[in-house]
Amino acid sequence: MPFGAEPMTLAEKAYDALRRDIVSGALKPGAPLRMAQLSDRYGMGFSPLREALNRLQAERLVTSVALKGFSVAPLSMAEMWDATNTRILIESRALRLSIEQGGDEWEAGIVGSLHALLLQAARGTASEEDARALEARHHAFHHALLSACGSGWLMDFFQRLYVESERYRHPMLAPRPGEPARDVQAEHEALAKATLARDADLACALLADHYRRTAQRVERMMTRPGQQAHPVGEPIAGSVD
Amino acid sequence: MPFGAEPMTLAEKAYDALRRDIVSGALKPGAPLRMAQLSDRYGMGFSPLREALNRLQAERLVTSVALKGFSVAPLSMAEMWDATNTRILIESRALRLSIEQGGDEWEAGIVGSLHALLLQAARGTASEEDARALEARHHAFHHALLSACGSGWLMDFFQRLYVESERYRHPMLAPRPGEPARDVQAEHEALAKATLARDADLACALLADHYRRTAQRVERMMTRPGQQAHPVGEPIAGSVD
DNA sequence: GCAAGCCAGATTTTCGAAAATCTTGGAATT
DNA sequence: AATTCCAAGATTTTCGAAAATCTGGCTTGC
Repeated sequence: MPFGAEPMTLAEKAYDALRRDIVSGALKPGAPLRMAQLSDRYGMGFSPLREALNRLQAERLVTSVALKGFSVAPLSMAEMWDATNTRILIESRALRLSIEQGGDEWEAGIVGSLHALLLQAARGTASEEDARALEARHHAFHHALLSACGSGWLMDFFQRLYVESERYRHPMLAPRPGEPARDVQAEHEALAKATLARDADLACALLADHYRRTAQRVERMMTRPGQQAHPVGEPIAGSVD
Repeated sequence: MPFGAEPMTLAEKAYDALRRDIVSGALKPGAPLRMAQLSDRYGMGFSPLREALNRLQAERLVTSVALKGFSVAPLSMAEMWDATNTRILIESRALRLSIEQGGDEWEAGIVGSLHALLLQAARGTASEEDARALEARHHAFHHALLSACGSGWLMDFFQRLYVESERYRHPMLAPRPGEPARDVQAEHEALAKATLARDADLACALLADHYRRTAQRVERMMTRPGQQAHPVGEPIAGSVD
């Protein structure tokens, strides 16, 4: 058996697939999730699907009403700002703790994941697979920043809010003509630099700005109708976050 | 049909029952949860049980390994301090927001739930039912304090951490001879007073102390062996939190 | 005309058994 | 003596159908 090839139950596959489809918007916010339809789409019976849906419900990605079934959790601007502010609270604390406690391994993780992120951003996101890779590396970078905080709860909340923010970011991957260009990767570099310099105040300020800016951009995009549902074509290079 | 009598699926009943038994310690930390055994204990088939377990896994009350089943999540001192510190972070923010934004209804909720809590505490917890009532009112009071924060995410995290803290508090309900007496309800009164006076700094300081003191007490109890698993008899009045 | 009751079809929820996988203990091999 | 292999039993996981409940539209009675 190849090295890290743990077995994967159908319920886990269902969880991953549903999560991906909800976050990516393939399953639209508010849409009802009918068992027959899901069973069809993912090629499995009800049991693993229901297990996955229950997990996702606990993570607030789906809602459910007894005997009426599940739906994709809706999105709203109020919810987005709530998630953004809570995220800043959680991650600022985690970042400070990491800066206090992080060692060589932590620093190496930041440098390495930033490098990988920049490489993928420069490569562009012509294919769907590239876009997924960019998203994965973006997540890995932000995770690396906080990874030395030593708190399982903070990391858990970080993960939860990161996924939530992905739901709002995704429809924004399409570029907007009127928008001022934004060099997101420069923000990542500045954030990494301040963090490695152990300047907690600056790093937290940059982090908060980073997220607020994204939120503002999402808000502008959502309130002006006509473009929020991006065409499923070629997203544009480096526009994640 | 009586007013608020929504239907309740077996899966929801399973969730409630499992959660109660895990939090109360009836199912011991680390214990494996075998399907046959659970099916027996709660009188239902596998499907609703597995749904409940998946939900609880997302809430970190149970752990699972693919094809090896579920277990009750273990407890540890490190985890308890992590939960305590994270709780202070979350609830301080929520309390500040509530103090900023709360209106008459919020204040009334605090006064009312505090009154109910004090009544039950004075009544004592001779029966199991009284103990449950005290716990419920204690939760209601802390919930009321934060309820005007306007953030679903903060409230969600509050709930999650509250449940976690219950797991540590429960074995502590038995009184200890050597421990200095602690008037918990006085702390609740002081906290309510500072909050209603809109003194955010004082309220947050009292809140943090309240939790740290509980954590220290738990730690003393756990590290000295021989008394941590309380006999399932008569817990003593007013010792919650 | 209109509300209440009710049937048929759709949908969720639950069960019981089958399929897949793990675990244990002993036998065979080095 | 230690290791590997295998089979039997235990356990988890999944399926397919049955049971329970919801929904929408139609009839009935006032």
